[in-house]
Amino acid sequence: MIRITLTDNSIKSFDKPIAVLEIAKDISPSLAKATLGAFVNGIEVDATFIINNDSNLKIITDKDNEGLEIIRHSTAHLLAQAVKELYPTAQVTIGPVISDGFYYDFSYERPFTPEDLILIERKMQQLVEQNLPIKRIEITRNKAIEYFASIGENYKVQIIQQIPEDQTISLYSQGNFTDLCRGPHVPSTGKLKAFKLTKVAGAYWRGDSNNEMLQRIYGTAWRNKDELQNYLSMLEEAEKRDHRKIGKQLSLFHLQEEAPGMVFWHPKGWVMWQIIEQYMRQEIEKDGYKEIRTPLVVDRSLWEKSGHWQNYSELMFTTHSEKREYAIKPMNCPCHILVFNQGLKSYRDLPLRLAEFGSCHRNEPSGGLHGIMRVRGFVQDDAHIFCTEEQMEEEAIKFIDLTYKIYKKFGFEDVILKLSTRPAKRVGEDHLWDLAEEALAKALKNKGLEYILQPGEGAFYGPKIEFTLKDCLGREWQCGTLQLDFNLPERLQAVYFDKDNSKKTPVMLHRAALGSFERFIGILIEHYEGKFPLWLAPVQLVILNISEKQIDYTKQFYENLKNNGFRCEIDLRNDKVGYKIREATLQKIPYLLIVGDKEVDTNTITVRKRDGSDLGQMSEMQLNDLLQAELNQ
RNA sequence: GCCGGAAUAGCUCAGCAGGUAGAGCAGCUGACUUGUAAUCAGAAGGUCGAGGGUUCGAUUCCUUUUUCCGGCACCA
Repeated sequence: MIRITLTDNSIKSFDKPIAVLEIAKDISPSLAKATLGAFVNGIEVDATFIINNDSNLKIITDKDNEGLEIIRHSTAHLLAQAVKELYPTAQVTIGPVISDGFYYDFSYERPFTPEDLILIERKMQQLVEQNLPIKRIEITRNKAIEYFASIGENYKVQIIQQIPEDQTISLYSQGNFTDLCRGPHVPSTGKLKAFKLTKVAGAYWRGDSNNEMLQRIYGTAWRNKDELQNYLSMLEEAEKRDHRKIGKQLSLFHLQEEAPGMVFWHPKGWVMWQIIEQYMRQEIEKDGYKEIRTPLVVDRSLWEKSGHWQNYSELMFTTHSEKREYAIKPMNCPCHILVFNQGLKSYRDLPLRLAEFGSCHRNEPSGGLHGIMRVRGFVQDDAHIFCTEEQMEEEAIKFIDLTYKIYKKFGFEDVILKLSTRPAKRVGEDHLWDLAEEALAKALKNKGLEYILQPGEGAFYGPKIEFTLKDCLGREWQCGTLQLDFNLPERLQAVYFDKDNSKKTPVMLHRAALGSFERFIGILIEHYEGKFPLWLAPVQLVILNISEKQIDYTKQFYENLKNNGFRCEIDLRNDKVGYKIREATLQKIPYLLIVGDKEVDTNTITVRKRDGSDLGQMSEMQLNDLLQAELNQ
């Protein structure tokens, strides 16, 4: 007798070993139909898995996240099967689930084209219609290697050779196609109803750029057609928020061939920049930072001392003059240490927080550039905190607080935190690493923040916390950073005198909240879809006359608003008001002020918001109050 | 940097089989004096990213190159 305990704690008994799917049938035919897999005693298995002993059972359907993952993983296999049928000489490699879908990497004699994608997708549909059963087989390593070697799947052979000896090797077969896989998978191809291949791209085998480049096909898969459609519509919507597109539409900035990866800021974009910079300046001053300014072009000897010349040279722009070689600074830290080193420093001077809106240039690989998010010339809201080992944690907490406050002001509540710890290649004593990693972890825990631990991902000179925001397409961009540095202060001989008059090397914290102005503004554009809050909007108000008769009144009103400190534009063009409203709305200006005879007679203006809502007529005073209230929120 | 794709008027885009280019919007000129997301008319605007080649002839085909786009790698 086998007793199966279900999730509601009810127990079903069977007199012989039984498959999950049979149990589901026993519960209800509709459940059986929806069954994609199961957890048996907490272990994820196929629907065809046969239970031999008393067990706990949780059936996975497409309602569960695991169910969706199974669908996506099985769709990746379906893709591989279709590719093998259409292009038998292609070799399969790996095909994992990713957010919203899956990909599969193939080795093939030529890249796949968008036309191939159409054919492959059609073939996938056919295989779905055939509703092929998907079967699991467990075999020995040697047999598996023998099998894949015999059909020329060399990558699979490599993969199996790296699976630990004690792990069972499982294969999944559907039709003529057999793939190495841990599973689980849907019981048959007919369960895959809503998928679409999205793009082809090159990708390195095992993610190493020294290896062969494979052909990667990306796809998305969902529970049903509606979900798929929603996802595709969401992508379309997201595209409209693209900062490159909006930046052009609102004339905030442009990029051009003559200066790849460097931004030409237009008047409106630069207004935003200045607003942000001034806000940041005000915030860091409150937090005890001292703002400084250091040179952009610095002699090679400094970069040799700092180690950048040896380790970072590919990324540095260099120049020379009168037999001397210079580098355009890729970062501000060495210069900040030079400022620290001026005059003697006492422990009483610490923590010393030196801040700079520092213009940096890095010769990033051409393929990595992306709009204003990843550029070669950028300005960091940079600062370096020189402190003692004991002060690290408190400074970390202070910075986390500051960063969250700033993000909140800009409307970001959703921040991904990552803590990266010591890599294999590193400098600094282990006890210092212990101390530093603990300081950062404690700071995060102290604030009650969730974070992703990235072991071994720290810089060679110290651990770090990264603050990551997402763009409209779900791509993650690191903005803020907090890095401890045990290396540079020592290399550049930064010292302070401690209580006992001994010379000590300070710990240095690199930190930036926005990261770079360029990236942060890019994210702001996408976050707000160009509809910036009043305090950030480059143009806050536009005042429109209806006909020539109101020109004088309109001009006067405009002057008054400007004198009151509002960023206001005036549109006196001889066009219909509907036309002017359309244009101002497309420019996403928060408030449109309309002046006709009615307003002139009553000494008012009519206020319309960019969302189309009509706030009616109001006096200049009323408008002022309304705007001030919004700015003070 | 690697794989693939793209580059045509200020902007968004046509131009699918080689015969030196089209539209809409914007801009300009004129008319209209307008009440909440596009008034009408007219003229004008491009060595089709750059270099080289094939051809009687290249925006179109080939090649080199630059930049951009999608991934990958990178992001001490």
